[in-house]
Amino acid sequence: MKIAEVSTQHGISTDTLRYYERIGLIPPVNRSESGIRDYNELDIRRVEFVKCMRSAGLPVEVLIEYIALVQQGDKTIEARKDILVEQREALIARMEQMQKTLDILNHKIEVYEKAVLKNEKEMIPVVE
Amino acid sequence: MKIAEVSTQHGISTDTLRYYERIGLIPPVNRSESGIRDYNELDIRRVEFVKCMRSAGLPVEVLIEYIALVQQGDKTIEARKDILVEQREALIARMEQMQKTLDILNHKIEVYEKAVLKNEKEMIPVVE
DNA sequence: CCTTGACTTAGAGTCAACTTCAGGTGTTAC
DNA sequence: GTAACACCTGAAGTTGACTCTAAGTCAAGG
Repeated sequence: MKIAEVSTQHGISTDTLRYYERIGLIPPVNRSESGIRDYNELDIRRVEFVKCMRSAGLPVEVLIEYIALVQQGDKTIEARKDILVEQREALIARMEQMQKTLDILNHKIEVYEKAVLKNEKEMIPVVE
Repeated sequence: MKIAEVSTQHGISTDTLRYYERIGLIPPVNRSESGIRDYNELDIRRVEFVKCMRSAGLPVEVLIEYIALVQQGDKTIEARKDILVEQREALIARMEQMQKTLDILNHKIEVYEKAVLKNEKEMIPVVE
């Protein structure tokens, strides 16, 4: 599959795909004789994986390290697992913080809704 | 309360506190005769609010707009509510994406755990 | 009186993660 | 066969959100 197709199908710009390869976020993709990238199944799964991880905020640096370990074969399985466990913890922490923020937003929105109702009749000064 | 105290108590650098004020993320803080910032209760609640919202990824720009509306009084309550509702939607979307990523991480970690067990005896090539 | 240290400002610098550019080669449509 | 377009590379530019610097004011301690 050509880079342009991968780009449109997965919503990642060709620039970003090349960038990812350059920095080692995905291993080198096979090329045609004339040097044009040809993504295979595995390449695409890797792109998807990176996209997913990045969208959740895992740092590029960590993913590069992880991918490098993958390239080194089964002897790195424990190290890889450690990275994923660490990132999972960080992810859970971020989600918990976001949940707190969500609670506060919900509360504020509720207060505003009451304020609007009141204001319609009474114009009472309220919240922030 | 002095800026240094606010900084240590809330884990935000004095630079960042001044920066927030400069860009309008918190309204101007009262000053002593000699021009030194003196944070009152309300200022601190605002700092906490901004910290919380920022930690969940709400953009500075949006928060500036929100704070500006707060300064304009009760006539902006509906507009403020709209902003919060919009940001709530965005936050929920981010959290859902993160949950997906978490599921994948959990799955991968599980597979790795099995792989480690197997490898101890059989050295079977496995996952990625 | 002088130094230490907290504070002030405007503005420059940094960082992660892209994104765009300049300059060039290869491929396809008519 | 030539125009238009997709691709290549390395490097410079951009963005959001800080973070630091330079140059200066001011109050307190020795």
